[in-house]
Amino acid sequence: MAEPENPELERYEPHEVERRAQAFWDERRCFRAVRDDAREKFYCLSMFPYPSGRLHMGHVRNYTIGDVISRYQRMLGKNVLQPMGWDAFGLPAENAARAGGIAPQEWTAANIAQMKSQLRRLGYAYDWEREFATNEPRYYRWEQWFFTRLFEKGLAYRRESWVNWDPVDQTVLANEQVIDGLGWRSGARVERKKIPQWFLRITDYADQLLDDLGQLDDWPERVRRMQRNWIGRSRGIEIRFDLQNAPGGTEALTVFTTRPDTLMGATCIAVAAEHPVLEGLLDADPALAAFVGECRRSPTAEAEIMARRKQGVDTGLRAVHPLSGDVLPVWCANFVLMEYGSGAVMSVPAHDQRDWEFARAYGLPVRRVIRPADDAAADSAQGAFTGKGVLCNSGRYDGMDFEAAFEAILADLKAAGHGDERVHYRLKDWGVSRQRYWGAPIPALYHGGDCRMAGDGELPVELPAQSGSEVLPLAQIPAFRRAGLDAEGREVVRETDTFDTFFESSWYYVRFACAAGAAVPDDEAAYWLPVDHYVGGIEHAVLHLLYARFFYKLMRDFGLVRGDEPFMRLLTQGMVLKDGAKMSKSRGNTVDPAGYIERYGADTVRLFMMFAAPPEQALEWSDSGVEGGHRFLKRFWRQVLEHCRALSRPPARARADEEACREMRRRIHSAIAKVSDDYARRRSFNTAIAANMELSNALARFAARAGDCAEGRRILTEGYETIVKMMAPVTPHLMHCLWQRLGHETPLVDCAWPVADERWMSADHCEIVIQVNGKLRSRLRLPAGSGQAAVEEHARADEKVHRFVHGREIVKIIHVENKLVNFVVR
RNA sequence: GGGGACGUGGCGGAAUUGGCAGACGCUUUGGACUUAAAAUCCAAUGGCUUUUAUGCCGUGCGGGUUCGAGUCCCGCCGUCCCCACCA
Repeated sequence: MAEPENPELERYEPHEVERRAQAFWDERRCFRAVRDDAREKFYCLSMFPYPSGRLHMGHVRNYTIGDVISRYQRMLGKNVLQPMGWDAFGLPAENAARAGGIAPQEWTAANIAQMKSQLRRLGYAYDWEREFATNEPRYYRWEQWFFTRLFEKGLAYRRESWVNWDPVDQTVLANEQVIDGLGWRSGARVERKKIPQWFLRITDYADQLLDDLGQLDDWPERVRRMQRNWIGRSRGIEIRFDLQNAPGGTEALTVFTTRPDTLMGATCIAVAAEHPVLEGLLDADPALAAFVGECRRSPTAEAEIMARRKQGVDTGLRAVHPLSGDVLPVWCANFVLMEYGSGAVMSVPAHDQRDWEFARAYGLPVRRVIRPADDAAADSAQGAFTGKGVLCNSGRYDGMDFEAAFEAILADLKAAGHGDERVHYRLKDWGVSRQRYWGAPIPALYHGGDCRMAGDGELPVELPAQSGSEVLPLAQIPAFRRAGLDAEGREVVRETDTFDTFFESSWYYVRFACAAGAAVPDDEAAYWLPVDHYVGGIEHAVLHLLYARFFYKLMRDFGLVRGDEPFMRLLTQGMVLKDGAKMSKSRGNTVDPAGYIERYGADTVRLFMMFAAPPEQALEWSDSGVEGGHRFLKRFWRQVLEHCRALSRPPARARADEEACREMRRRIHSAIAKVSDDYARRRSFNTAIAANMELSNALARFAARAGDCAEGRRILTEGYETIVKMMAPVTPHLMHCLWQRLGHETPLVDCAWPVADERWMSADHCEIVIQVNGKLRSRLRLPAGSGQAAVEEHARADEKVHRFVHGREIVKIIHVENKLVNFVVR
């Protein structure tokens, strides 16, 4: 075909480019991960989404970061696994069902289809053959099986527990779902209720979860600290106070304290409203009963609690101080938590601010037993002195510091049989029961009063289908609940609670790593695990990441996986903001990715996401920033195509500008070194992209000035190919296409990452900064490696330097090779 | 109340081990091309100053260490995040 007379360069059409690249990858199943023991593996995982309906910008950012890392690691020659699936159980499906008359199954399936097509449009290098949704019985079957094994070992158990109960919705509410004492959906007054619930014994693993944080060097310090605080390990003493006038069988109250040094200042014992010692007293004491009732109605763990006044009622009980023999009153107080320690505390008003406020409100005595070590005045009338100091008014313990008093009092309590050392955790056992339909059924059955786990042959216990807006909890579906009669003629009923959805997300990364159809974690999982790089939101810093670590240790102890930790490296990406605030429906400041993908293509959206901010920082959405990214891609497309076309003409110059060529080569190889470091070590994708932009600008200038000779063209080809490879993880479609235009048969995804050649990186001349008293006065261009003497000589000869140095005494000269020289003058 | 992070032009951000502050991009202004516009390309873009200069000032504020500080130390101010009656 004849060349057009005035051949216009082909335009950059992102949709066409992206369609072709994706078809190419799909046809060759490029991203299917196949176990290969001969190759180093790399398992890169992004937190799988809840299928809410549409992809939002937070997803796009999360998954682009994961994809960039995956594609980069693949170019390093690793065998990469990057899977994707759906965290499909959860409340929104039930809400949507009630509101829209569509069954949770159908709603979820439709959302998955929609979001999957959006993910595919973005060109992520996922192994879709490993996809699953957690609501599929083939998925939750294994977690039900594992739960039965945990039960056998006593790691899963059932007990009565206090919950926030919504009497209208007939369900348990999480603390966050209680707003001003009312249910977030029903608006009904929330009650404290004690009901049987299933728990996992995560507290057995508290020490390991804490200690193994030390293995996680590649986790953000912030996340490790949050987990440490959440586990909240504290060492103290459990002290037994005998009761003088004990009702029923209760003879003593146990309190936990981390400050036994203040024991001689205890003037009262305070117990929580839920404390069992009160049970025998309520009938006879209407005032106490009323107070306890009031406390139980007001839910805990709201910020308002702090502002609440310290209140209490004297129970009439009297306790004996184990060391002094003093008789102390026992009060029921609204600030004592049943969930922590033993639900009872010793009250030391002089040295605990809460106790101080409480004592002040009720005129209880304040007894000072600690004075500040530096003898600063501490006024008990103004507030408690809560620091550590020296004991006083404490008999034989007077003069001791915290450490000495701790040990002495511990020894005395032990000798008297009234106390022992004890470690307490803020972390509580994980309650996994939810009175919800849309979750994985807990595989327990009850024969009369006896509980047993479903046998392996009875698994999975499948969630029964429900149609339309009729979404009942399992307890209200007799066909599910009633499981017939057993051999002894007892009625068998199923457990009707479902698992907390954190249960599914605690092990999904193991399922992704298993061979298709594997019953339990297998050899293939052993090959891929642990996850090498995990990417997700900071909002999961505690719960999900703690539960997943716990689950992995459980699986390890059952011989199902190897190693202590599931995620070797963690990256927590920042939020996507619009107008300085987090994008949210309620604020009405959301930006739908679909429109931008439609307008500019997936590569532009990916590029902007990675360029606008470092991955861990918040990212401010900016339409003109997106435009800027798109401009760069258009310019680069044209640059490469123009270069390709130029190659078909004879070079305009016969001789190369050697210095310009050498400098261009140096820039190319320095850029390779920088970008490689940015991807691998620093995870600083924004600066990696900036370096590529800089290089492309330099290549454009070089092409115009010195590039049109044989050597220059070789350098330009090398430069463009380098950028194509280094930008491939970020904008894979465009780079795939340009790589073909540059005449390559091997697809770009199978290319090796470029390697910086040291020989080209060293410049033969350096610009040396000349300072006088630390101020920049001049610059000199000198051969690299010039010694101090030579640099000094040239610097002194410099007219501007001379002006500032002349007539002054040079006290000192600082020389940093190839960088600067500083004359210190007086 | 406790713990943590951050604070750099008009904006997003860069400066990696204490060594040229403001890379890269956006914005804005001027110019080229065009009948015109868009697109594209070129140039300028921290502040001050009738010394327009490789001049002075400048990384939230005040001190300090150093030949040299955005970077390290001390004390404030501000913003954001996490936990929150945890005994």
